[in-house]
Amino acid sequence: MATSLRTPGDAGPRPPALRDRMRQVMRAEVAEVAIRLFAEQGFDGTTVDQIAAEAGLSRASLFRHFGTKEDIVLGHLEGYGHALAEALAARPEGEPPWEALRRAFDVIIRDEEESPERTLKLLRMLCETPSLRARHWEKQLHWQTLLVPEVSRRLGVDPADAQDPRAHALVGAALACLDAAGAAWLACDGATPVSVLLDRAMETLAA
Amino acid sequence: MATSLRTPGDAGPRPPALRDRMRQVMRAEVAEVAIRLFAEQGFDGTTVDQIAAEAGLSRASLFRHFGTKEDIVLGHLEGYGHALAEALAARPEGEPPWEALRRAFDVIIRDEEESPERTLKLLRMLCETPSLRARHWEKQLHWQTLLVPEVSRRLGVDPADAQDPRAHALVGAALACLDAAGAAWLACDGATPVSVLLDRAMETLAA
DNA sequence: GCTCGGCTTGAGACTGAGTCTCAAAGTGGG
DNA sequence: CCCACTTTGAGACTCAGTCTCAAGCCGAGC
Repeated sequence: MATSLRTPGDAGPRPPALRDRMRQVMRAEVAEVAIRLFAEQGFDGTTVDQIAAEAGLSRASLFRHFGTKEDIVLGHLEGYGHALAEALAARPEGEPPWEALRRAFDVIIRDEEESPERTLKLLRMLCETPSLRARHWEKQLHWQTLLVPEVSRRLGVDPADAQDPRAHALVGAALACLDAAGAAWLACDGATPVSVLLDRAMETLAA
Repeated sequence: MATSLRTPGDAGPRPPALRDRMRQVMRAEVAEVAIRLFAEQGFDGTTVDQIAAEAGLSRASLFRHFGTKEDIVLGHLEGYGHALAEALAARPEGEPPWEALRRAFDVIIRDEEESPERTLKLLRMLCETPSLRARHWEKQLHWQTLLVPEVSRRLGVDPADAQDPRAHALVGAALACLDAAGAAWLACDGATPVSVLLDRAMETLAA
């Protein structure tokens, strides 16, 4: 048995992806229920218990899978952080950071444009619900921390020098442009592509 | 009596500034107590009841004066919105928006630098407390809505054209720079003046 | 000095989010 | 079939924030 021996805390290594797939499916299903309820009664007008009941799981389980009520809707944003960081790192070495950031954002834009209806609806809810806005911003702040190191590197800043505000400023400004583009996209009901609006926003700040 | 007659909802006109002054004083006093408790036990480790008890008022009254727990600490940021908008509007007509925004920020910097110790302590708490960060961001979003119209005007954008992302992008980016400068200022423990850090941050994005 | 009307306060009930504990399932491997 | 290990549901609990109501304060007019 020595070959299968493992430390006590070591979880079984073999429910590999199946569990995760299950998890993904159920998350998607719950999110769909929640979005429907939110659309019908508003975000604040819907209780977590209601979502749990409607989705057929217990309140406790719901909070186990989505840490907060907001994350039921915003959970899918979690992964964008690493996706962005990878996309940024993959840009050619000589490219100016601002341009590289613009191109990295294509990852998100492409993904969100796959179901514009859903994105538009979500964005609308986001605008009129303070707690959702706040949580959304929290996620973007996380993206920021993931993007800053690479931008620092490209700027030739000592990565340990937290006193240099430039990398933070660049990433924060770029994310502000992304938000502005999103707002404009919402304002025109998706008529103008986000990519165009984002170009327009980021050109205004061209370094 | 006709001369003193007024509509039913019209409050007596004559406790003019005294009430307000009282209010200001008590807000400051409560805030001081709260900040002390937060410093001792952390923001999340301190309950609103505790603050109320320590400050000598009821929980209900506390919520009457500060809408939320966060606002006990961040209440003073409320007024900056209008101050910023005024400062921006007062900048010379021909000045580029980015430069005008930079100069408008001097209002905040001057104000905050009057008690660097307090600001530094507050900023530190802000960094390590998600709910505070979120609320702070909410305030900045409000500033943004107050600044965008003037920037739109200076850009020659139709103010009703919500589809043009440029004004939003500029203001958002400027605020991002302000945040970056604040973070850097915190990182160097206030050694380098905020104004210098903000210059550095905003120059990086010079339009 | 008394009273009337409006405003502020405190007390306490109530809602809803989020955490924690515990016992009862389900599941996979030997 | 049994033995960990993990997931689940139930329910109690904390705390922020809202609401209601009764009591207190204060200035104005009599």
